[in-house]
Amino acid sequence: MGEVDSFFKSAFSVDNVIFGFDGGDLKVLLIQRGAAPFQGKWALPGDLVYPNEDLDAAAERVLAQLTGLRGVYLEQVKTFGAVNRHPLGRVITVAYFSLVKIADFKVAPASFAQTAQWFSVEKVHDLAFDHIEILAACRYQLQLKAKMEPVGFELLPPKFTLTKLQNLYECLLQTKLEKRNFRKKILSMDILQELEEIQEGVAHRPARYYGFDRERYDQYIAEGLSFDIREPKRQTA
Amino acid sequence: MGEVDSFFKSAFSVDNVIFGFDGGDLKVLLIQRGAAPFQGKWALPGDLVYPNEDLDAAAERVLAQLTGLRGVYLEQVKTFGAVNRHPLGRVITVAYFSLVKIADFKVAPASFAQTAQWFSVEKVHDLAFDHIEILAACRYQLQLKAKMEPVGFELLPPKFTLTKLQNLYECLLQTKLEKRNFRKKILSMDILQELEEIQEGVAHRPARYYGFDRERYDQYIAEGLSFDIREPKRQTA
DNA sequence: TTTACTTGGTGTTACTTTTACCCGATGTTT
DNA sequence: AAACATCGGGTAAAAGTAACACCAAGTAAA
Repeated sequence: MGEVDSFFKSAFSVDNVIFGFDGGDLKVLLIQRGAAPFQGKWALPGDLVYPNEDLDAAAERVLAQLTGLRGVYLEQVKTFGAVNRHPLGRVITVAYFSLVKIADFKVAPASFAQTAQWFSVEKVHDLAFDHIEILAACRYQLQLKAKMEPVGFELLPPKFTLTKLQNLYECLLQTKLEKRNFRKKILSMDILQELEEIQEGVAHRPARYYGFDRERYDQYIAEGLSFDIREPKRQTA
Repeated sequence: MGEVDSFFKSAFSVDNVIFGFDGGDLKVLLIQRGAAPFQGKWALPGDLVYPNEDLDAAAERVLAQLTGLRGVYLEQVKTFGAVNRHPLGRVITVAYFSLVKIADFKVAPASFAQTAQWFSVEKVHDLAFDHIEILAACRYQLQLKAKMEPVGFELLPPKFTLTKLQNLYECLLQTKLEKRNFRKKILSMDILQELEEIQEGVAHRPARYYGFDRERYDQYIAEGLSFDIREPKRQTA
């Protein structure tokens, strides 16, 4: 057995990059580590995978423990397995990202994380372990995905204005988009539902609210068309 | 220790989907298992990751053991970790795919695999473990990647005709492409080198050979342009 | 040597999509 | 009522994509 045993002296974990959008910036939810190693440092929420737990289930559990949310968008991204990435032993970690609506929950004050807090993704530069690398991979994957599938709506409240939607995509794609062209494109897909409600209490002409209509989207796809928002080839100078 | 120990009763492996192209079909290199479980069944080449071995290194090792090749295109795709995916214990596996030129090697006759053989990807329906699922994920990822980056050339010999290149992309994208438009598009990128050599011994007008020119490609990218071969929206009826 | 056969290789046109661009409308605040 | 701020829409020019047909160059067979 001895030989084989050494293969079983390793553990795996999941780390979950939880993205949110506050209307201006793309945010990521980080926790402050309460124990060694990297005590006091900010890190991605994550945990070891239980022996009888599927990977996806572990990622969902981490998310639920921190936010109380279930059934939100979750996607596996990449596995990080450098020999020395964890100081205490061989731990490979499977990175996931999830997309949540920031308003849907308050960060659990008394969970396994002493402190949890939203950070603007661009302002995060230093994290425990190799988490900065994990964050970058998930950020990139999100960007890819956002161009091809309507995952953006997972980050928005059920009712949003077209300007907010555009702001979101500008964050996700890291580029400016031209207002009229963006509206034309998104409306031409006919996957949004125009709501009766309009903005209130703003010091200017109030905007109409829209909602994402999953049924219409499915129909759009069934017609062989595809969701496709991309950065313009030539930017406006 | 007992509690923590149970987290270390697991192992990880890599599985490598090795793709090749024979001019007509997209192929995958499979091995026939010599030991239980799934003895005699065809499977993806893979192995447990050594305790002090990085994940990528393990994938490279598996490839080298089977083919003798080093330094070929290799990409991590996804990790499979269902609790019962391996009958002998908890083993999660990290799936990779690699792209090789079939002519570059003979399948090693005396490696850890008793038998190894190329199969047309479409004809593979039944594999050991969850390998069919892994194959599908890698196939899909390859298709995605082939549209956005010039990975196709990894599957072709250094000299190829435009028709062969088109055949390859038709396989990868699983669609027919229009000859003149395909040539126009690929040539307009100016990333191919037109060689002096032309076909010999064919019973028709001989075609010119081309080679992929990495330098020109880098320059193309540096200009802010991007490789982009995609399936047409409306197929020719 | 002529003819048939097979694949190689190219240019133009119609159409669709994308880009770039501006101003009146509608509300609030002072 | 005037100033302000965002909403929301159409059009023209440019680029890109799709569709299409024929001659060229070689071999093989009659």
